[in-house]
Amino acid sequence: MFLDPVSRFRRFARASVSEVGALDHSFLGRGRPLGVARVLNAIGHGKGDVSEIRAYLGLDSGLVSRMLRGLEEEGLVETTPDPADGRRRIVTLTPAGEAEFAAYEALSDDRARHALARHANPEALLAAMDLVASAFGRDQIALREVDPRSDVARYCLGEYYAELARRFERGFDVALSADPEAGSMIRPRGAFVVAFSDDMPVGCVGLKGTCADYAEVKRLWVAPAARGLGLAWKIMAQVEAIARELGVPLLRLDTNKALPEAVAMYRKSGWTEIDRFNDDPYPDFFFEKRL
Amino acid sequence: MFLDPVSRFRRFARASVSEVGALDHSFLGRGRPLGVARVLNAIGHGKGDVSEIRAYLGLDSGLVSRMLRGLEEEGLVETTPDPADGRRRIVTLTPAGEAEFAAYEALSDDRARHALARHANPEALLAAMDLVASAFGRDQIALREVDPRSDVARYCLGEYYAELARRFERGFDVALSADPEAGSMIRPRGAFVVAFSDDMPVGCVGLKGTCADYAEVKRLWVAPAARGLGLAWKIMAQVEAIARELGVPLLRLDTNKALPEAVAMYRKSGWTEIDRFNDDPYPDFFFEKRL
DNA sequence: CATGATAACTGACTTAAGTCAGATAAAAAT
DNA sequence: ATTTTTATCTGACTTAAGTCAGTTATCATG
Repeated sequence: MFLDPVSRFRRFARASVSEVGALDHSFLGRGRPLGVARVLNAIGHGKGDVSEIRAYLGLDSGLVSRMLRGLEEEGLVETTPDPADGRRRIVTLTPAGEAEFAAYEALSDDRARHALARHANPEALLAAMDLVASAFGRDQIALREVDPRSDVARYCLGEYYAELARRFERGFDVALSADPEAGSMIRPRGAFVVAFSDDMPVGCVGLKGTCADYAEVKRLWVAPAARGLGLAWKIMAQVEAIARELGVPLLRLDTNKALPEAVAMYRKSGWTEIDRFNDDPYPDFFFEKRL
Repeated sequence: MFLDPVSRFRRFARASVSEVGALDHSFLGRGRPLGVARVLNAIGHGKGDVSEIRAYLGLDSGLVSRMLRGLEEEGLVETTPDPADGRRRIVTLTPAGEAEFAAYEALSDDRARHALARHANPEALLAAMDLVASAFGRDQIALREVDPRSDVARYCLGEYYAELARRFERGFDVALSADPEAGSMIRPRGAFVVAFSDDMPVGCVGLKGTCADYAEVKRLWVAPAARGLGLAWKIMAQVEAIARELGVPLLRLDTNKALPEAVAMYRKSGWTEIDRFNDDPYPDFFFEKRL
């Protein structure tokens, strides 16, 4: 039938192949084989030495070597031995190489802009693309600790608050809630973890240490694009590991009945429901977990 | 920034490239170069003669010829002259070729099933994929007249009714509405048009001819995945063209205030609002357009 | 029926991409 | 201090993919 899941998936694959193939083809317009263009782009995107390029593009060592010699002859890249390890070679773009890389970037950017401009609702298209990209890249999602006052952290918290405002019956106002002061979410008292999928933040959680008895898990958020991938479990496992590392004996958290997925997950992952332990106006449920 | 539209688009492109590349790679497992495998697949998907294959895959005539000779030697395909045009050659799969094609299909299907099975909400992932695929394939959307009693037509109408039920304040019950009898949406009295994107139905409209004075436009629907592509305009232009062809002097339609995009589109495309011309309980607005 | 156009084919070629077996030099392990 | 491992490079090769000029048979058209 025209609607079974496999057909729909494969329709998507076909459409993407031709779109992606068209991008490759546009790269050929700069008179350089695709393989060489890809190496140049890898360097431009910060792949700093030969083995990194090789790993990133999955190419044979000899092949990369030869392509680098070619780019050197064109005057686009320079290689110098790594001072820390004389076997390795560090590859950098010359000014001419930067210009060439910028030209390739411009091609990709134009293509993206053009495709988006044709759609009457680009935000809907981008949301769909985010979802697909997150699903494809699910195994590459990386958790990193960041400063809770950094731009990424503030972005995640903003999205989290906006989601609460949408889902809580009477909305959500950060000022009324116990806003974790940033200092309590920085080591050694606590931590703030952000999940990145290919540099895009797709989730976060805060570990707030305020007293010796316990620490609190706050601001668990998963971007709509990354839901269904088990990311919340992964983030929670990480925050528990950090808490153990910091010597926290007990974790507590509160949550709201408007977030049933979260409540269900806590119940299923070893948290036990307890009595109210704060006077925050929003939460309906309170949990703790001994480490 | 990590969130500007171009970065998001390109993140999607990167993720799709590796996913699509992995599919190509899995094809290599059957000991045949990718180009040859693609030719075999083209034949399996109904590309019946050499020029069709060539056009579909965008390949050189000599190259396709050679690959076909190879497949013939393997005993996977047979070519016979086209009885209607002796220059053309018709290519068919032998039983062994069918088996080989099925094996490739199974690889793609497995891959799709596997990717979908990993997601906790496959329907959300598929909806996103449908949206992206429709946007990429927007220029290939084809309008075809079908029998309003056919499976595709019934599918479209079902989706249309479900959408009305969601959007109308008091729901929607087909039985209460003037359900166009199929006969009035078949030539010469009327027509039923379905929009296909790569074999998936993404929109429809009915032209219902019941009297000599005018015909009615009914059941205009665009799938959520295909919204933002200007498809409604295209469908309406087509239905008007068909009406002219049938010698209809005047078109009428009714619509509901819960569908403001539709109302806005009618106003912007030459329709004039008129008084109620039927006693259907649902519509709030009535339009006509002289041809 | 002569002429030109078209579809498929063949042979001779080029380029891109990848593989593989050493060579070399530096680092790490014993 | 010697051996082993690792990172990169070179040269010699293979395969895949594509290009192009020219051939043959058939079709379409005046």
